[in-house]
Amino acid sequence: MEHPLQIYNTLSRKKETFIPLHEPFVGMYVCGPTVYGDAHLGHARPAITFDILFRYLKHLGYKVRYVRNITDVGHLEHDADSGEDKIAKKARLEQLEPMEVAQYYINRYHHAMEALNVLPSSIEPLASGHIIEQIELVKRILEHGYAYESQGSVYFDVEKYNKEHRYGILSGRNIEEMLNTTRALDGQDEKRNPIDFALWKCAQPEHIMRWPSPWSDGFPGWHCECTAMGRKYLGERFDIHGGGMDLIFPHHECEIAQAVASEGHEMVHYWMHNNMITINGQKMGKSLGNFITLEEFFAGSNKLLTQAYSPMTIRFFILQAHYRSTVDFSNDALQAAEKGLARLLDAYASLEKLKASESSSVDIKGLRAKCFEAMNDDLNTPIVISHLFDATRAINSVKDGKDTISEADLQELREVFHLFIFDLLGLRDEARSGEENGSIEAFGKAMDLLLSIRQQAKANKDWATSDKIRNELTALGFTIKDTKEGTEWKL
RNA sequence: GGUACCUUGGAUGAGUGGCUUAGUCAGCGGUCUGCAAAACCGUGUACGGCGGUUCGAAUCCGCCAGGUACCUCCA
Repeated sequence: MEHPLQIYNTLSRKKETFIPLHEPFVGMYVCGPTVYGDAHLGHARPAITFDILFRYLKHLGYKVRYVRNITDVGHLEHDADSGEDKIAKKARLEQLEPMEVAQYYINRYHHAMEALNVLPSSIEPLASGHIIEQIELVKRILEHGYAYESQGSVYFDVEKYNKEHRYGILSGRNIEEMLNTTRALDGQDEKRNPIDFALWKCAQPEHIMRWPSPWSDGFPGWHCECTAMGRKYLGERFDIHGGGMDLIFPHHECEIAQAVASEGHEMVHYWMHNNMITINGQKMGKSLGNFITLEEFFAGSNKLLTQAYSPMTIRFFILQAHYRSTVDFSNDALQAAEKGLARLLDAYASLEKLKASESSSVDIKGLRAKCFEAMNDDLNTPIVISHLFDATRAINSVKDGKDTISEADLQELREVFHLFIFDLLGLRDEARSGEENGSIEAFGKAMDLLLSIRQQAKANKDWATSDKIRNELTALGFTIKDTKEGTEWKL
């Protein structure tokens, strides 16, 4: 399976040729959402980024197992809080079962991901369903002497680990600096060192999400789940681990330490991180008041939005930037994406109607290769899209009768457009989908009837009637275009 | 304060030593059209500042300025 796919490895800070450990199998693990709130624009970025990778690896012929977890326990509000984790806290506020809260947001997350045409992962494990595996992980680390028990909790001994291995290898930090910059927090007295992190936390009496363990009734530390579940489903060594850049430290750094401390070696071959989405140059955060959920985007129901944006506009907008660049949200940028996407999809739709000629006056050779080249260059989707736009100009030119295209070239364009737009970039034509539906077919015929009446009026130079039909249809949300071959319409 | 990264034309966003004025959106001029819309053609010559390396730098190095993220719940 020869191909030159290059991916940027955060660990080495450069692009590397992707070579799977056990060809043709590929294992990839991506940190999924913490389900204590609605999915927002920030969740869309990693989901779409790694959806592209998942689709592309499968297209290259690999058998991919894609694991994306759901964090429903373990993320602490504070380093040493009262023993209450996020989900439990929310549950108390809303007087619900913690698992009910988690399930509610899991369902909503799935709904948003489906709208964005993000494929389901192969396995979607819940942290709460893998407490036993996490306890086993903690036991191994204790056995190897890289952790210690303190008042029912277990902490990772970072200083000891750092003597034999390098803690900070992923994030580029060193332990001395961290010692000076780590904040003094409550409950530090349980730890030998402020930079030690929790592997198991003893639950306070009021903490309702708790499990028995050899050390106490409690819950696992917030980095354990990914190490335990990654190992369980992908093995002791696997290919790709992904997530947002904000997870590099401490989350992924700690995962590496846990893996090495428990098994003696790193688990992950390629670390991949997507960049953040900013709003007016600022990161999106609940505390900053610039927080927009995906549902609000789809409905246009947020003060910062001047209109609703379809899921595919969001997806296209994200794909127009490289995944390792920050992307700045604005209404202008999203409107530009909306128009650009419509232009691309219109071009694809017109490929169906285009008539072939003896020969081509347009040059579409190399389009397929150029698109693959861009994908192979660390998933450079903006370049793929720019190549598709180049072809769009050629298509429109043929449509205008200014250029010609051969049957073979036409077929090639159809294939390449379909492959990249729908299969690999995962876009959907929302405006045109469902045309097979019976009622929509009848609706289309009614439109044709209306337009033929207008056509007759035009033939009689009855502009008043023809403009009236067009204006009223426009008011209803239709776009009417007169072309040489007749009138086109679109909702 | 420490660490990592970024700074490209009106907006967005690729490019990483010369051979792209990438692409999209917006603007302007034109073609087409009964008028529109769409489309097509043409068009603005950008690379934070200063210095260095080089025959040559937006692209490499240094300094400065500005910004972002992480170090604390967050993709």
